[in-house]
Amino acid sequence: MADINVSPARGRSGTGAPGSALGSGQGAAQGGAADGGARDPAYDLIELMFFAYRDFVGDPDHVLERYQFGRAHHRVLHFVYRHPEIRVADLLDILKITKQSLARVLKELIEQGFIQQKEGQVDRRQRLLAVTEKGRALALELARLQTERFARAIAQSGTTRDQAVRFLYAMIDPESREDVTRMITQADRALARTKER
Amino acid sequence: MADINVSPARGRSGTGAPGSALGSGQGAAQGGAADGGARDPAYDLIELMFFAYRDFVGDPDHVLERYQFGRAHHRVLHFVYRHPEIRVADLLDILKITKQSLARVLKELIEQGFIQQKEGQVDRRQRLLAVTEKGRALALELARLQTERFARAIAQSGTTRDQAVRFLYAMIDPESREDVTRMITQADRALARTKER
DNA sequence: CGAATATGTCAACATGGCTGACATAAATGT
DNA sequence: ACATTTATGTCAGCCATGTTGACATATTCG
Repeated sequence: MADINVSPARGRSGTGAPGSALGSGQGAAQGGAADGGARDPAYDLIELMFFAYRDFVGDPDHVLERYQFGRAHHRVLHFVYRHPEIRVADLLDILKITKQSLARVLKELIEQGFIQQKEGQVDRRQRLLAVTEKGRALALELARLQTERFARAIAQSGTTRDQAVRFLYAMIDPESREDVTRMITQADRALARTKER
Repeated sequence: MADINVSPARGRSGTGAPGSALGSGQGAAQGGAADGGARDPAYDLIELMFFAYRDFVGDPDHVLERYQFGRAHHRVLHFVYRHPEIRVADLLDILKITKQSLARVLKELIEQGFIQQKEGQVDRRQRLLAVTEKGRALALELARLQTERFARAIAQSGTTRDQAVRFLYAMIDPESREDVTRMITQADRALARTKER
């Protein structure tokens, strides 16, 4: 990022004391909830979120380059891994994209042997999606990278895992929270079932 | 998102007790740092981050539609607002995009009167960028939306603002942290200077 | 004065969204 | 049994936003 400053007064501070220069306030009216809804913009949080997310998806991005895959492929692979035998319609519902968009990346993931399709047993119109062993390996590799990042962040920031979960959960639109929770716990169960076989 | 389940056993739980069903573990080896680097993937955190960010940028997205602007415009507007009189080269450095990409959105922001350019005083090759009053208003509106989300999330999750800052900070690549910190504090100062005039 | 720098611009291309239209097979309802 | 609905796929084209490469202009600097 170099330095945005025009002036030469660039001070190398410490090598990264966690949260070092980011003190908890850029002025006055902040913590109190008694202001009339006109609180100061939280630029630090906004920008930290921006950069945190950039790096969070950056790890996988680098790995995916090896296969000429992009983020779209990552999302598909991830959710198919998490929901073995998922129907196309349900995957679309999670990703909130059109089937035409999905088709493009899905095609490549299937051609390169990361995902496979099988006909539904009960409803033969359905094409149930699941990862192959190769797909599982890649999905796991990517998840591990992101997990490591979370582990480091939690340890270094002195928060608990639980707090991180609750904070991120509370960042989600209230209307979606239930759906997200249900989706996560359900996937956990489905995945556990897959393992124990 | 409807429901991914094929089976009909969909249980409406509570209306959203914060973190309700998201207990702190999907099995065994988790909290301890004593495992050999092969900890279980933190799918809950990964997916929560995904949805949290989606909604975090969703708020601005909706507002920006009014002007036929996208996220690219938002980023440019935001960072120009935060760094009055920024040079084009420095803006490119923050955004990490090419000047051709920047040119497109910048052109529209200037045409519609959200950003203005002026020739550098010391170096007349430079075109210093700054928001207009109209641009300031929009940037503030968007920042407020995101600030509200953070405020709610912090309050509802029972974390402190400081913990949120430290957590997000620790999610950033160590090599970038210093740069980000410097950028944020510097922008805070520059913005404060603008105000006090 | 010549080289380096700051910026802009033209052209072409990639990725990953989108809409609309239409095809096919299987399930479902009357 | 047949008509309708559902699940999925596919063709064609558009849009937003990123990329590379090449080149033009003005200004500063050694």
